[in-house]
Amino acid sequence: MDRRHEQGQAALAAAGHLRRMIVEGALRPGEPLRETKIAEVLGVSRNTLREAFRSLANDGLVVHEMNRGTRVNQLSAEAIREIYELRRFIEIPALRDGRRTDEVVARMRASVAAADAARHRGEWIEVGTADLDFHRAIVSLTGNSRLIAFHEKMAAELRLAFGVLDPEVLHEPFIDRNVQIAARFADGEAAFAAELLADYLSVSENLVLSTHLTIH
Amino acid sequence: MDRRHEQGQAALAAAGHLRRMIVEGALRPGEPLRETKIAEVLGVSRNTLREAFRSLANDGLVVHEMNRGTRVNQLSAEAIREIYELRRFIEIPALRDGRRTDEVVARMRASVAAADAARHRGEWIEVGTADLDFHRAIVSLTGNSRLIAFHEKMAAELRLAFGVLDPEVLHEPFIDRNVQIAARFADGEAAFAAELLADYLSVSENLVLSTHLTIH
DNA sequence: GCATATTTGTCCGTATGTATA
DNA sequence: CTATACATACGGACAAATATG
Repeated sequence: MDRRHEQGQAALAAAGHLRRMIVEGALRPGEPLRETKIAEVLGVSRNTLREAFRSLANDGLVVHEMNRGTRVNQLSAEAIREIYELRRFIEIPALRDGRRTDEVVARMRASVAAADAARHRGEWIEVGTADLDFHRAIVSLTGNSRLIAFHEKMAAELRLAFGVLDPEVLHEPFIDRNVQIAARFADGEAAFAAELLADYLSVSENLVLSTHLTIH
Repeated sequence: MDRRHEQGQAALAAAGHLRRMIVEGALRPGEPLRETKIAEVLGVSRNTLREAFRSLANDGLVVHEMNRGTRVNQLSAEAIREIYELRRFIEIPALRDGRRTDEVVARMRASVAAADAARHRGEWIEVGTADLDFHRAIVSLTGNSRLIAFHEKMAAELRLAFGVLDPEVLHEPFIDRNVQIAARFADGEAAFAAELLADYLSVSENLVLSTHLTIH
């Protein structure tokens, strides 16, 4: 049996594989991605791999330079500041002014529960995933699919910075903050929840930036 | 003569060519883009054309469905509402709170002058381009490159809806509005300029939506 | 500054899966 | 159901740009 097409989309599978390797830190920021080598490892042709690269470049996980190839994106301190500025700009009004629904409240609770469970297992990558899902739930309050996609792309980009930092130090302090935010929002105290969220983002930005600066 | 490599970047050139045809209405929303045929017309291989399609899909100008190919994107009324909601969310605070610089003021004046000149020549596509450039200048006040790129992508997407409408009716009324907004902002009356901008966006949205609905 | 090796950019031919008349 | 058109994917080839010694 020919399994090449059983997933239906070789480029998508390759992109997913690379995405996971980047998020987990197996491929480090700045590392060049050689087409021939990676195509061989993933078992796809160079043409297919180049399509996967396009998809990842679209998400900001890799950057492509003409005639110089593709490499894992490396966030500058300025880029990190930009992303947090936009997270504030998007998430705080979304939480403060968004229409509360049972569906979103349930999704928030599920995310914080998943983060807490992953903490006890010591799986910090999973904690990070659950954390981002919590904040995606906040943005989903806007109901604007383009804004949701934009925020999701930035969140994925931010994980590039997380990848080189100590995941426990980075994520552990924020689980309880998310619990508080979710509880306040569920109780109808959206304005107070938004203030807690503003605190979260400030502290998180300073932590990521300070650690980022000491490394580079 | 072999013209295949003389431009250095066939995929980029092909994407630019298709982008222009879509914006000018030569390719209409919903129209399927056959790989073999278009590759032949543009004089590039199918591999190269597929890379160009990825780039256009990234910008929201075309949509790709698995095993069903690529077609020119067709904006729904809901999509148009989403885009205007985000234009308000982004442009109004940018104009109201942005730091005024001579550079941006000059860029605004250049844009409205270009729009006015194109009006007298009857070149409405050019008017549309100048109009969008004016609003890009507003967003550039934020200094956030990611926000600027996001806004630009939405503006390009919006031109899909413009393409099937009467360009004179669509653009003519807004040239003078931009003149007023630019003048107020240059005079330091940012808050008033922002109110005029809010008016602009409301009227524009209603015009595009009403014409869109009567057509579809 | 030059010659060489590596890598990317692009094209072609072909086989196979998928959708549709 | 079959036939046809089309998209998906592979592998090989060569040109052009870049990196290396």
